[in-house]
Amino acid sequence: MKRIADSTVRRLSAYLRFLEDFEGRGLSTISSDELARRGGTTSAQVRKDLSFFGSFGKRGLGYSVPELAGRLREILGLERQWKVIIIGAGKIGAALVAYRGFRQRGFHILAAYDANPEKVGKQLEGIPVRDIGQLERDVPKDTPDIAVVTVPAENAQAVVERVVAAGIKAILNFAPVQLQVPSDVTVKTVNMAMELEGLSFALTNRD
Amino acid sequence: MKRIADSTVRRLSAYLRFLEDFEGRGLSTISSDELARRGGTTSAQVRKDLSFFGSFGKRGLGYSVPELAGRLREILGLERQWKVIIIGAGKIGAALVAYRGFRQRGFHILAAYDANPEKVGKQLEGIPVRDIGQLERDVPKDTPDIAVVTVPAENAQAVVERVVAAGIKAILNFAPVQLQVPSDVTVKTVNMAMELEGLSFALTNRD
DNA sequence: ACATGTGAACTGCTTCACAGCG
DNA sequence: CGCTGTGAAGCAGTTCACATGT
Repeated sequence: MKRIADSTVRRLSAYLRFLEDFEGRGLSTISSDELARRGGTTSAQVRKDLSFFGSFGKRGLGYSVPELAGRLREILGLERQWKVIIIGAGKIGAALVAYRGFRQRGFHILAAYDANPEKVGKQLEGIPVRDIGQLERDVPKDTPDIAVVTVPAENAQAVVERVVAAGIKAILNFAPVQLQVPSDVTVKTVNMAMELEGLSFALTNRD
Repeated sequence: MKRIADSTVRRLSAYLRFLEDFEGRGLSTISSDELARRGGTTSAQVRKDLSFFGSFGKRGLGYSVPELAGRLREILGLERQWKVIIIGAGKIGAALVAYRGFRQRGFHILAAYDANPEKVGKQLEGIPVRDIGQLERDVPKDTPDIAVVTVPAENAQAVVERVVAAGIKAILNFAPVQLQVPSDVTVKTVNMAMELEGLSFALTNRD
């Protein structure tokens, strides 16, 4: 398949959210123009994004809301359940475990891992907190698909190397560092410090 | 000033982090090539990024680590303190208040706001939690520069409208929605659901 | 008549390659 | 000689505009 730009995938995500909203309100069709307005983009962009995957609309009419939503779920791989583990049971890890958005979209959290013996053996919103030492033993058994890394910056690279060695191919990283991984592993980084500095730059350099 | 791409600003942020690391280890000069390797980019990219703001290097030698770090702090607007308020004292808000990265970089959290009377009047890591009703009264007095929005998706747009009406020009949004704001307001959105769906897409469509 | 699907034009970011200078 | 700084070339993503199908 042709390589799809990151920005395209992000927009597909957004379109799906809007469609689910429309679906909830019982609307049955939608035009590229309405989707565009809602997503802060253009109708041509919406049509181009969708055209990479097929022709889902009816000319002169628009798109069937439930059909397009289904196709997007399929494209994004959201028809199946993904198994997730969280590495680091600190404040951010705890907030993520409680976050409803995960489960809603088919991301099932199996367990959290931490090095702190105070936390190990306890639960976080019904999710067990296990010793990080168990990681290598558990991964082949549980076969998680995605690891969410919420450990301090200085431990992040080491933890990621263990996660990768255990065979996990997708990582969501909350540590403010540039992670080195093999090319068959996908990393997405959420870096709050960087976003804040972007705001600082915008405030400083606005005319 | 010439318009600077978002991707450029993000890289400047990253360079600064690396420089601070080098500074801590007592190194005094660095080449664009080393910065590039560390940041997963190319030396030409590093030089081009910096060239938008001036000529900070010495030909044949490289860049002075402390000098370049200083220039980057200046460019990014990190020489001054920014005042931050957090809207929403839920799990994510609480995690952010505890996050050391904020204070380290000169972002000073003034207060958190919430609608829940159970939380109002309490403290979060020494930060007062105030009633959201006070927002309009407090902003002119405290003059916060940045609002961090961690309220549920369904309340986010309404809250942001109040924040904008109160005169705040920079917003860091954690709600998984597309916010509508006037063009003189900068919004950065951190959308975990979208990043996860990006991973789902990558896992589904890898060859 | 209306809205999609898409090649072509365009815009802007990245990479190249080399002149310039310490 | 080495590394920066920068026009020029290359490339990728966005926008345009219209043929196409209902």
